[in-house]
Amino acid sequence: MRIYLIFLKFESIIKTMSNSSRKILSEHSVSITNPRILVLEALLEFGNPITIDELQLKLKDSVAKSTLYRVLNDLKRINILNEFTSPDNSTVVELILEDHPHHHHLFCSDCGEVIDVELSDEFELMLTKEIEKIQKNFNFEIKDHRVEMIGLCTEECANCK
Amino acid sequence: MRIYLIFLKFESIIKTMSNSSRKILSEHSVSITNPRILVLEALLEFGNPITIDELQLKLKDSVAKSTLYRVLNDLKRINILNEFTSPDNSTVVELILEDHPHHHHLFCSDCGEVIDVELSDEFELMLTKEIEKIQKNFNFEIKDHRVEMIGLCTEECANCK
DNA sequence: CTAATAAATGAGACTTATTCTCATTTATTG
DNA sequence: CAATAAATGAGAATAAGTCTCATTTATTAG
Repeated sequence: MRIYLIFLKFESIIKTMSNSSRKILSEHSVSITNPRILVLEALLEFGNPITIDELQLKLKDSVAKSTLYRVLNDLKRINILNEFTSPDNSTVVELILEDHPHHHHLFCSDCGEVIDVELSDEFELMLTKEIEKIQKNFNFEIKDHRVEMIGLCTEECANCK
Repeated sequence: MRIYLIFLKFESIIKTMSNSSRKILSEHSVSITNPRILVLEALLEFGNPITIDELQLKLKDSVAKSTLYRVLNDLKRINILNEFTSPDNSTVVELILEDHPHHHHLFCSDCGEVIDVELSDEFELMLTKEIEKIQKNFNFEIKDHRVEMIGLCTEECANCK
């Protein structure tokens, strides 16, 4: 009985993710197809930024490699996917959801994990001021910034030796 | 006469770069070879961070592709070369010279130029404090950080359309 | 200064991530 | 439900970076 309830809960999470995937696609007037739903579901389920390698593993049996890349490009085009390169040179993607505030990234150079971190408002304010100075000094128009922190996720990580 | 003097000056700059290249190599007990000198000279001459593509162009007729990559790996190994990925996904390298202080990068998303920028001491201090907080919250040991600024080098750039 | 040896190089084959092609399948719309 | 445009899968093509191996170069002992 308990197991069954857990299963129901699990099923409903899956259904919810499938629904949000469909919603995301239709909101951006992108046609709703199976590979797109599967990719979005995988990204929603994982929650954190994920390397394309890992994503490919998760979807190996359901989405062709070429389609995966195409879908990722579709999501970038409609501005709901952020792509960047980790310090160990793997390509990492993450969904940009409406409720996802401005944030930065923390990389474990051992296991490759990528974690979203928000920095304090005071810090962001100060960075904005620095950026204004730089803009003037270098005659540059700065549109975006990133703070990357690289280190080791010291404790009890199953993937770090 | 004037031209000749200019030539002499130019020649002496080249000689200086060759000398510093040799010095750099011997200081790190790396054997002094022609490709290594040529790569170091190119990096010293360019001065700014440079994409591997551009570097390859500059050295096309003097250093084999495989050797270029090998030399870059050698320089990374002795910790005098910093490698990172620009927002448009090209690999960028830059020499880390002794007199080169801690700095960050400004990227032009139009022409691809990469510029070194130093941020204020107050800013770096505040970032250090933020990082301490993050370390505690996430049980992470942060070893390094990067601030990347992305924008457009608005004025009179020959390479931007 | 030279010979012996270890290390580095060049050329091109190989690998891997990403994009492209094209025949087939699927979604959308009327 | 049929027509049409768009998306997909499979695998070929491309490009960045690494590897192999025969040849060349740097280093060092004598």
